[in-house]
Amino acid sequence: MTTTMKDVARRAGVDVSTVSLAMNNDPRIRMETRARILTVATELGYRKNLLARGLRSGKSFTIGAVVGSATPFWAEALAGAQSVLSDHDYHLILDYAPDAGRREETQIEALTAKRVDGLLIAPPDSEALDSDSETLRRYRSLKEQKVPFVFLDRFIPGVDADAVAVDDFAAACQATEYLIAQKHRRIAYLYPPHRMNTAQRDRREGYRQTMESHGVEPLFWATTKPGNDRREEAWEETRNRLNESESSGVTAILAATDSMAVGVLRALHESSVRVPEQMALIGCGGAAFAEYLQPPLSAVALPIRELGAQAARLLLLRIEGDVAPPKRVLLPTQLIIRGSC
Amino acid sequence: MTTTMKDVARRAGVDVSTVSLAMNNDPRIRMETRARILTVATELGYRKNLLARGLRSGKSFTIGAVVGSATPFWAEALAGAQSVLSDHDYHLILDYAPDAGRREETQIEALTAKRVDGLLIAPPDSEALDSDSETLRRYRSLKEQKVPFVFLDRFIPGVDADAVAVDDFAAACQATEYLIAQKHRRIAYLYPPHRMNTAQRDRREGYRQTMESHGVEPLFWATTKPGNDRREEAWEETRNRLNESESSGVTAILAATDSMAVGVLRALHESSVRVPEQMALIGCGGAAFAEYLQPPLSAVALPIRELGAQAARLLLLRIEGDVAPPKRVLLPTQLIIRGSC
DNA sequence: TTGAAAGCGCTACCAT
DNA sequence: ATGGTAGCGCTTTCAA
Repeated sequence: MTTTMKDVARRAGVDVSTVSLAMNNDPRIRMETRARILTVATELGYRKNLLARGLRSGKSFTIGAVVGSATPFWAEALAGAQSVLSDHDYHLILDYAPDAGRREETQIEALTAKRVDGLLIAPPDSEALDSDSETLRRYRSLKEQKVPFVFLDRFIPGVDADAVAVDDFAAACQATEYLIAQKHRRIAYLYPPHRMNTAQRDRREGYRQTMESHGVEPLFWATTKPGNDRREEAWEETRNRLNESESSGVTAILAATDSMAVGVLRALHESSVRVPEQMALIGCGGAAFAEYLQPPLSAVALPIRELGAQAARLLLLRIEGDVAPPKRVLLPTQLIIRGSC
Repeated sequence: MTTTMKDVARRAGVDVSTVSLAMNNDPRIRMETRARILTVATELGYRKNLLARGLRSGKSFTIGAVVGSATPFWAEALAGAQSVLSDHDYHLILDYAPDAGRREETQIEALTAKRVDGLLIAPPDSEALDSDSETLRRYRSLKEQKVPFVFLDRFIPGVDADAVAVDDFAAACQATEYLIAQKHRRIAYLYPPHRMNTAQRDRREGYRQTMESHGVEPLFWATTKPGNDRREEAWEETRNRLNESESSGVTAILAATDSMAVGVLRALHESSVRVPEQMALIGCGGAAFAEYLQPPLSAVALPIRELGAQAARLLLLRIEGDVAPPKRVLLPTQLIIRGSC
């Protein structure tokens, strides 16, 4: 058996309620008494039971996080969230949600069963979230059950909830503006058309609007074949495009993600297209390795860590009872010019 | 108020104990009765309370994970663990443990207070873990409290516990053997000497022994200045080494990590040293982007996902009561030759 | 096959 | 300033 408050109480010659108060630093307990209780507790190796506390107080000090996969992106975002949460004595329960292999008792339900105090959710990438979809219904049900949650980096149009996202629209604008200012006209936008989320859509839209506002025609390079990863898709697509006559005259490529830019770089290198002389390139993301590519990759850096941190802060506010209407926070991005353009 | 078993019981005209049994698919309950209970439960929107169950049954179905930081490495390892755990209805509580900012009530203690059923632990990098260190004491205390735990990728020499690690020794051997077979003789090993863990030590040792067994003298390139990250350290160090007369004649570099290889590549490029013609290069890790570097980076691939998965399996066994003496599992690595050597 | 009752370890209310 | 006590929602004997 593990030691309980009862054991401590008996040994210290006080009541369990006194032990409880002492443990929580309640000012009503005399310093002297508390000291004695604390001593006894250490002697007995007492460890408080947060399950019991949670059951009794209706608060678990645990947050559930549901993200798609274990990418560096999410790792960093969750690290940002965790650093904020741990400052407030909350823990993070992780739940990767690969689209395939969905179980009967779904992940969110399992998390709420553990009585998490709130959820951080990155909705799955999907264009086809019809209004009666399973996913949608689940988010709505969360709202009804009054479980606080915040969308991470993307959101579901039909669900009115807090969301923290990188300003993807502005990110694409910044990059496009820069390329145009550099006198580029034929600027291609390389992106993955399948399973697009709001983030990807915003980027594409930022590119499109910026191009059009300058009277330049957008040039969309949507990847055609899904590959093993974004790098591979971008690599293949770029190779194909370089051989098309339609692509002649393209002097700059804006890639929807850092990973894609890496694939582009490889294709360009293999075709002996010099960067930046013959082709300028900008990525999106701000991955640390970008600086170390050949040439160093220019990119729009996204404040990923801050994304998680802000979402956590917003969630904590909700948990503390904030009832303001749902917020949608957009985090500013930063264009970092390196050797690739 | 949330709906409880009591509510369901009343509405279904049965006792709570019956509801409990029905919910857990106990064969003693008649199919018909269970069906009715389940219907009522859905009607009422009943959600089981895992805190209560945990308190009562002494099992939380939650595993704590303590790792150093949010690197892609750990993200992938934890994804591997999570996929195994979720198959067994366990959840993972995440806890990054940056060496700095250690709190009074330390992370492991907080996790055990939540009554996790076990722990996955990546001990901090440190050569100076004297036998009476705080960390060491904590692991010993875990053993005493009979909290099952498994070390991830590294371990503490003084603590006899389960550990799953990549075979770092063999990894370095493979790479070194290959370079020697390619007729390289002056092969430098670039590594970070500070805060070394068992993984890093094993790699260095694998390199050393392989070199010596072939009668070739090891050439250690320990980084001198700590930089912002491994890439930067490696970059700087390589630059300096290339200018030293002592380094003349070096024809191959084995980098302790993929990140370091990236830094090396940059330094070589800037010094116009051609890879692999003038300098061969191999990294350690198997990061996905390695293939996309210029030239594509040869590397020893480490089964990181499997690392997490195996650790999770081992931990589950312990939780189920396995009392065999502590195991130390080593996962095989694979040398992948690409353009850099 | 189902019901009754005890209790997991804690908090919070009401006494004293 | 401290003690007594009633649950939080569930599982788990033991009875019926």
